[in-house]
Amino acid sequence: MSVSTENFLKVIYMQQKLISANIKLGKIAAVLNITNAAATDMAKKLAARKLVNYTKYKPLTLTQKGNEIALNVIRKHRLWESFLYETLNLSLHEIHREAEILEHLTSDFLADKISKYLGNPSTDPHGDPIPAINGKIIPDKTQLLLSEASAGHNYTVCRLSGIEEEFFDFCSSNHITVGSIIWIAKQYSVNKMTEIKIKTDKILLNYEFANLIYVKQVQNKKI
Amino acid sequence: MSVSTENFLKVIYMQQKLISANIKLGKIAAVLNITNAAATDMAKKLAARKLVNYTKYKPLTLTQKGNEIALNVIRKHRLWESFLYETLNLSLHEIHREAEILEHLTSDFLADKISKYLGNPSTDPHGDPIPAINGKIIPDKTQLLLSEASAGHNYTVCRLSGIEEEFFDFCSSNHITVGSIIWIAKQYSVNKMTEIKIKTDKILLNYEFANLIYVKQVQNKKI
DNA sequence: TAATAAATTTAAATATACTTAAATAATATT
DNA sequence: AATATTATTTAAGTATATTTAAATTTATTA
Repeated sequence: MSVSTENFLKVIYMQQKLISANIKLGKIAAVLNITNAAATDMAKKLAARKLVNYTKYKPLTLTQKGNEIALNVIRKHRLWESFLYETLNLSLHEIHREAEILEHLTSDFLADKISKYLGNPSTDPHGDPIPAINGKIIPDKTQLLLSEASAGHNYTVCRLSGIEEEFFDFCSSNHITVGSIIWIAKQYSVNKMTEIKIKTDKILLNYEFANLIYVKQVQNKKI
Repeated sequence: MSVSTENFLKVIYMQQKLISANIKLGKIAAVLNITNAAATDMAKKLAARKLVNYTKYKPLTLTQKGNEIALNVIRKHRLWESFLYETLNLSLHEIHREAEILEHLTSDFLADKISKYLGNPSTDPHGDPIPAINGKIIPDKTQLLLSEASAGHNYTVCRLSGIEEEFFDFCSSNHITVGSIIWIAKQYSVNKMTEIKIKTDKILLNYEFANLIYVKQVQNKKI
């Protein structure tokens, strides 16, 4: 399985989870920074290998096999992130950058060793779930998107699912980290913004950012 | 720098060190498991990039730049080996297999982090020296090849420089490990064999094997 | 040294992963 | 609905890293 193939499948998987909608070739091409023509080419080849379902001009979906490969790569990515963070003390955006490369050249054998070394963690340092060897992801049903949280309550941040440095910079400079507690001041229904209070700061988040942050309600505890 | 390029340069470097003689394309092709035609092709391309010195039908040598790249890859290889051995407890031949892949996809940044984490080690678990960031290898002048050791003396094994699993299997099943002490019984000048005694075992090593094992004389100590 | 064997190089082809430019289809706008 | 815009696909071409088969050079040996 080449690096290009793995990345192609991974993008489809991630976009599917993120926007849970039709994945068009243009989007994939944009994320991978290749031309639409190259993406079309790849889609055809992967369809021939039964890794994606593809019909001309229609959105792409992963086959069972394609899904498994994507999850296997994501597992390795998140295990590396955990390892680099825990053991080598790299920062949150450094681990992403390095894992993005290492994920493709890691044997299942080594991934297992890393997993065992870390005590088979279920989430990585961003709070993203780590798929098991069999590809299973155990979803935490109690988590919800910040954009869907109710105003007037306290929540714990449990997942920062962005990948861009800009996102992590924003989060860390505003004390939004996995584990920090935030108060939802208001949900603006028209422009879809979320106003939160963290420590003494009032922050207004746009819909895109609020959709990258997962939270969990704090049970009636004063902070 | 592609994986193919890095491996090509690495083979030249390693063979040069190993047999300190003319490196012919056929040898490189055999080690890399590619055809002679592919090796010729690569030699031309790398010569154009000033990484190797190449004249038709003549042996290959590395340029200064080619040497640097080879040493950088070898540094990453040996740092990974050390890390995987120390931290994840992989075996001596497992670390080689995994490092062989990881070496090509490791940023200088990550290599440095690994080096610092390990306390900037000067040798890997096989006893092979780890080049510094600037490419410098500090040679241990007191080490010599087992094939050059003098009969009637005790030596400490300080380096097992083979790469094949068979070699490591042979060593470990005969208690030849880095740090173990051996007695040189006899050097056979005609067939170039070395007879050693380790613990209670007498072992006759052929020239090839004895040339992969580095030792250091033990100062007048009874064992 | 001439013949033979072995190694190396060249030439022609292939697969992968792209690119640019043009054609075509789908979507949005007036 | 016709037109304009946008997205997608096709076609042709490129770079890298290979292959096989044939040609050539170098090395060996009788």
